[in-house]
Amino acid sequence: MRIGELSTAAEVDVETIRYYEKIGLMPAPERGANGYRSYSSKQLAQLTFIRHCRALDIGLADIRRLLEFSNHPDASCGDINLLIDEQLERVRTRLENLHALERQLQELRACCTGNSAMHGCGILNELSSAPLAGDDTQP
Amino acid sequence: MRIGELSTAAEVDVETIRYYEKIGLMPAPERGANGYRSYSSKQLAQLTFIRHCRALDIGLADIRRLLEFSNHPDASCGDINLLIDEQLERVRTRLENLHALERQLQELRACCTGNSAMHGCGILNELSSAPLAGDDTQP
DNA sequence: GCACACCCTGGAGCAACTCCAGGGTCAAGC
DNA sequence: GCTTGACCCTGGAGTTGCTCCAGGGTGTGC
Repeated sequence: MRIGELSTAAEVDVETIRYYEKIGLMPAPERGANGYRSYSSKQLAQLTFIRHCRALDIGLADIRRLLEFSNHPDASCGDINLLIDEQLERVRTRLENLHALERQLQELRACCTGNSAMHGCGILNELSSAPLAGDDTQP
Repeated sequence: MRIGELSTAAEVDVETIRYYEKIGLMPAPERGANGYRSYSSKQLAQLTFIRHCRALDIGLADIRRLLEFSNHPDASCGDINLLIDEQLERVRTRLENLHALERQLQELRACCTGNSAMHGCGILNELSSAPLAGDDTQP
């Protein structure tokens, strides 16, 4: 399988596949006589695994760990649970921050009636002076 | 005011202030005889404005636009509303994606009972094979 | 006179790609 | 035989918004 076919099959961009190889997340594949990369179905499975992880916004470093885990099938899977739990925690923290952000933006949006000239714009005034209620987030 | 004082007053890191100057988001300040940057209270106000925008996760390019708007106080503020609305829309989209992500991670976490050896780990199996329900997000 | 906090510059590094220039390869169609 | 166009290759730069670092100068208190 050439890189374009792999790309289609795994739904991962060609450039991204080469990038994964460069950083060592995917092993370097065999090469044909013309220098083209040649992939096996095992590598397709691995790339699909990576895509599923990325869809869950798992970082490349953590994916690397997961791939190592799957090469030691006899170890306990407590570490995997931990990794997923940490990911879940990160996602929840971001959710909270984003909810706060949404509230603040709504509040800000309500400052402007929409037709005043800019020197009276409530939004600019608000951004210039006091922070909005609950402005203690790191989004 | 030297850069350290400005940093404390505006609650923005010294390195970040210099970065804002480098990319032209903050104007280059006056310099003392020793070459140290010297800031006015007007620049403190501007930096505070920028920090408030960043707390709302507004991008630097959009902040640049907002700063330009505030230099043309007689124009209509419809563009500002638009910018805030767009930001709100981005935040809401991200919220939706993150909610989907949370659901998927919870589902995934439930695949593992916590004590099986790794070759039977539901999480790895799940990540290897079919995508989880609703795996069509771009987080 | 010395320690230590503060300031300066220029450049590298982070995540996770994405894009580009400049070139090689291969199959189909004329 | 030749061209066209799709695909492949490499190495490097750009993206966003910082953050850190080396290697040096300045200022203040004891």
